[in-house]
Amino acid sequence: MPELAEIKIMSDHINNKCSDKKFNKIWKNPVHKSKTDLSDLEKILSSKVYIKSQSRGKELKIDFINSQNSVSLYFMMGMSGNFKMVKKGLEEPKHTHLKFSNDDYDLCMYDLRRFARWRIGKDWNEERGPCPVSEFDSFRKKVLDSLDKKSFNKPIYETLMDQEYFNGIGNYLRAEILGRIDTDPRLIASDYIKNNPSILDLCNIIPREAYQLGGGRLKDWYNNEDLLNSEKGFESWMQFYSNKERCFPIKDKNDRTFWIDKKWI
DNA sequence: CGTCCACGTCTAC
DNA sequence: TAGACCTGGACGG
Repeated sequence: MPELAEIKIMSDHINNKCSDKKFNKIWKNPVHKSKTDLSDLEKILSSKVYIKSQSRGKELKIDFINSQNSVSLYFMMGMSGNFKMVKKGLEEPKHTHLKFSNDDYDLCMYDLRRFARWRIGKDWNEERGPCPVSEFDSFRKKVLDSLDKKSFNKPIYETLMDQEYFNGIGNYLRAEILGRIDTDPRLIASDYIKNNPSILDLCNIIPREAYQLGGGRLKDWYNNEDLLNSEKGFESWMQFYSNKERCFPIKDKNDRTFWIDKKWI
């Protein structure tokens, strides 16, 4: 999916486009099988509401706020989910599944593969750990306090995908983080982290770099903020993921491809 | 045509 | 720990 950097860019996009607008309508595409009850949202949208967004790892939140109260929607964006603000009359994205609207604009949530999910709630998903970018200190503490847990008794390239500890790290970020450390990523995670404590800093630095470059432009996702020169920047920045010259594709326990540096094979 | 692959979770044997 | 959930692009015969 969009990983930490891309989720943060989506959240920026929502804030940048919506800060001066109010919304009063929601539409859900009936082709989507989501069972989420949106009646609380429909209720607050009977008045005009402000929209504010925030991200935490791979979770994205939108607050709908009027003078009395607020309702929060929490999203997981799946493999291909994204947001785009569209002026009425212009073409909306293909595979739009949710729209928040007023007379002039539609904020569209579109998602080719329909893996994105949403829920109404009061807080971030407690199964997911602190954000390595926006909550670095508590992210770091939680990992260091958990090195004797089961998840850290397997190869680090597996552990890095565990969202209870590495919220926001996904398949390209793990390759870019581990590729930049000169240790075999098949080493058991607790040992790996003890030998290479800088990996925790890289869990902050690497997503931030990706964010500053405008995020990954792999298959199904691209940023809607039209960031300058971002395409070339990201492509030369990404050195390991999907790089057949330098890396060899192996499958992890979840059958996802991990791109391991050939020097370890 | 067919098979494989994709930035991710979920849930059911 | 396999599938399930989805669409569509790449590539092979």
